[in-house]
Parts: sequence; C-alpha cells; structure tokens
Amino acid sequence: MNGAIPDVVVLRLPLYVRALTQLQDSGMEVVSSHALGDKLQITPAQIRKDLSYFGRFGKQGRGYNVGYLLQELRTIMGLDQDWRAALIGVGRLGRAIISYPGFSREGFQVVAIFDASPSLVGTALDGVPIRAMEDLGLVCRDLGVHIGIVAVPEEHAQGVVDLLIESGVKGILNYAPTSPQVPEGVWVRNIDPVLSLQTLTFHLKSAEE
Amino acid sequence: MNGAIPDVVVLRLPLYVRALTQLQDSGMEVVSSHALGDKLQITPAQIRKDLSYFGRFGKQGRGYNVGYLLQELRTIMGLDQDWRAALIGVGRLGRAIISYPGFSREGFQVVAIFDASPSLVGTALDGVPIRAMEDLGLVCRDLGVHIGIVAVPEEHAQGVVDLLIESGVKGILNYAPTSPQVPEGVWVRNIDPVLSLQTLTFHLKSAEE
DNA sequence: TAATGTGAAAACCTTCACAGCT
DNA sequence: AGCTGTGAAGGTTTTCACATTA
Repeated sequence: MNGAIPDVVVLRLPLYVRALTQLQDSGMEVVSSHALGDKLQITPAQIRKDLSYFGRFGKQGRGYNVGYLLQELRTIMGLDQDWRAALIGVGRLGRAIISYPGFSREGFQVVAIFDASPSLVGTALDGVPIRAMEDLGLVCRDLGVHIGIVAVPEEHAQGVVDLLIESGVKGILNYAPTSPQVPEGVWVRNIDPVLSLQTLTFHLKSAEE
Repeated sequence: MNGAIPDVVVLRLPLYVRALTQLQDSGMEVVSSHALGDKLQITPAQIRKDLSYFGRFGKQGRGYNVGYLLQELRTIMGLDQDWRAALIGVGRLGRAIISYPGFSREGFQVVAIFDASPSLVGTALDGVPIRAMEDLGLVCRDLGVHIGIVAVPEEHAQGVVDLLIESGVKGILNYAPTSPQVPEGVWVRNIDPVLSLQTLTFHLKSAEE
C-alpha cells in the first residue's frame, strides 16, 4: 500500500505482539480493535490504521483472529527467526543482562561476550566464553552476530559502537548513558531508566503546582 | 507563550541535560544549538524550538552558556530536588535495580522496598528493610514516596500499580513486560528491552531485503 | 559575522466517519 | 448489528527562513 512505515508505527508493533500473546495465553480467539485498544490505551482507529500498513488481517463484523494476527505480526517483525547478539561489557550491568531470561525466551541468543579486562577474558558466563575486545570483529563476523548489546561505561560506549559497526553489526541495544552516533543503515535503541525517571519528575513537579 | 508542553518535548529534555552535563565535564563553557544537535542527532531548529517553550536561554551570535542552561533545565525538570522511590519486587531484576548506582547519583533515593515473599520480609537490601505488601500504603504515605519502581512478574504488575496509585503515588517506572492502565494524573514509563530489540529486528529484517 | 528566537510553511500523525463486508 | 479498512479532515510536530541582537 505504500513504501516506508512510520517509525512511530514500528514502535507500537511490539506492544501489539505482547498484548496478543497475553490474550492468546488467556484463551481468547478473537479480538476487536476496540478491545485491544482498551488493553493498551490506544484508540481503535490507530490500531486499525497501523495494521493497515501491512495488510488486511481482520474480518468485518467480527474482529481479528488472535492467533492469526499474532503470527502475521511476528513474521512482519522477524520474530519467527532467531537473532544472535553479542554482549559487550561484563560489569554489574552486563551480568544482569546475561542472566535475564527474557531475551532467549523471545528468540534472542547471546552468542558472544566481550570485555576489556584481562582478568575476565578466558573465563565464561552462562556457558559463553568471555573474549578480548581485539577479537570482536573476527568473532562477530564468524558467528554472524546481528545485534550488539552495549553495557560498558559511558566513556567507552562510542568506541564500542564504532567497532561493532565496523564488524558489520547493524542493530545496537545501548545501555550506556549516552547517545551514540551512528551512520545511516544502523539502528540504535537506548535503555536508560534515569531518562525515564527524569521525564516523570517533570510531570510530577508540574502537577504539584 | 504557551500552555501545555508537548510530551515529545518533555522526552527530549533529559537528553539535553545529559549532553550538557557531558559538555560541562569536558570543560566547554558555550555551546550552539548546532553543536548540541550534532552530539544528539537532533536538528538545531528543534533544539531552539524546544528550549523556547521554557524561556530565552541563549545569546544571539554566541550560543548557550552550558552551565546556565544546564541549571535552568534541571530546575524546570525538578532535578534540583530529591525524589523518593519505592521498589516493589526483590527478584533478580529488583536486586539489579537496587544495586544500580545511577539512580541515587541522579537524586533518586529508594527509601522503601516491598516483596510478597514472607521469607524476604524482615531482611534488608542495601540497608533498606524489605517490607510486606500489606504495609505498602501506610509506608508510602509515611515516607512521602513519589515514584514506584515496579519489578514484579507480569501477572502482578497491574495489581501493584493499582496499590501504588491508591497510596498516592503519581509516577511509576514499570519494568514488568506489560502496559499497566492508569487514570489521568498518573504517569508511567515502561522499561522493556525486549520491545526495543523487537523494533530493531523489524528494521534489520527490512534492510535484509 | 554568527547564532538565537519565532512566525509561517511543510511534513507527519491521529482521528473521524462511513462504505462495505460478515 | 457489528466491526474492519481507509480516504479525508484535523491536529500536532518539525523544519524553514529571516529579523534581530551580541
């Protein structure tokens, strides 16, 4: 129906997948845009419009078949395949990330781990060997790493991101408290809970008046 | 000059604060909207427009004084005061959150911890006692908790959020993989790295073609 | 000269409203 | 009767472009 999907639509797709999965688990077979919208606090029109970028998945008068729509969305988003990730940085944060079961449950496998500290290199975490930064390029290409998970201190984040990009990695999940610069064709998502807290305080402070 | 600040502007304010702090640390005293925009991959016009919602902080021909703008923004966002948070849920995730030094460094103090497990209640974490869920309302009001940090399993998240709201908490940082429903006047920010990864795979898959 | 602050224009996104299908 | 899919309308956000000021 068109060419590019608005980024704001792409950001909502995972919400639909998550909500539909919950509905499926609870045994629901059909859902209307209105019911799905109630669950997500999104208007029914918005949901229908978003889905219409990708096809016609509903039945007039009835709604959407939960299982079917879920499967279609998972295919559209590439969630029907496995994705290989590399973790860079084995500090407190890196350890928490590797021990989080949600990633592998959703099809994201951490296949390589890197750290700059010589005392860590050679040991393993969760069965995955920790390697030296020097080997990043070779190993990432070898293993076909799709996504880099950056969990290094702020001052090293940009350097690590540059290295990942040189190694052919096109997707980056950045936990460092900084905004890395990347060229066209590389996608970054930043996770910084402090930024979220700071937008909260703005509203709390405003409401206080 | 205005009434309400667009939410999309509020989401960018913490980015400005973070970048300005980095500039200040590196000794820079003046910055132009162009230079700041380079750092954040945001257009100069956007930065100037965003700032103009709050006042006139720059000098024509020169730019912005880093320290002054930083201080103004911190005041606008309420970052010049301390905020008290309660953590709910002491699983793997809750422990990672409490051990993250970034929160207290930025003025967010975890003053209370709650968990449903009787074996944890009565023990302490990082010097903060773990309390029973039954005490949540009383303790939150007593201590004047501003923000609830939700780190419980998905199936308990909505219940915990409801409890927090009943207890007068108006800001929620939600780590559970679900979209809690809240009334007007309560603000939620969700942290779910899996959603971020899933938006990445959409782009990676699209680029693959 | 260099860069802000800001109306106006352009681009983008959301909502409306209804034809059309089940 | 009920709900989708979608053009068109309406609203919001971004960008442009320039008067203005240091």
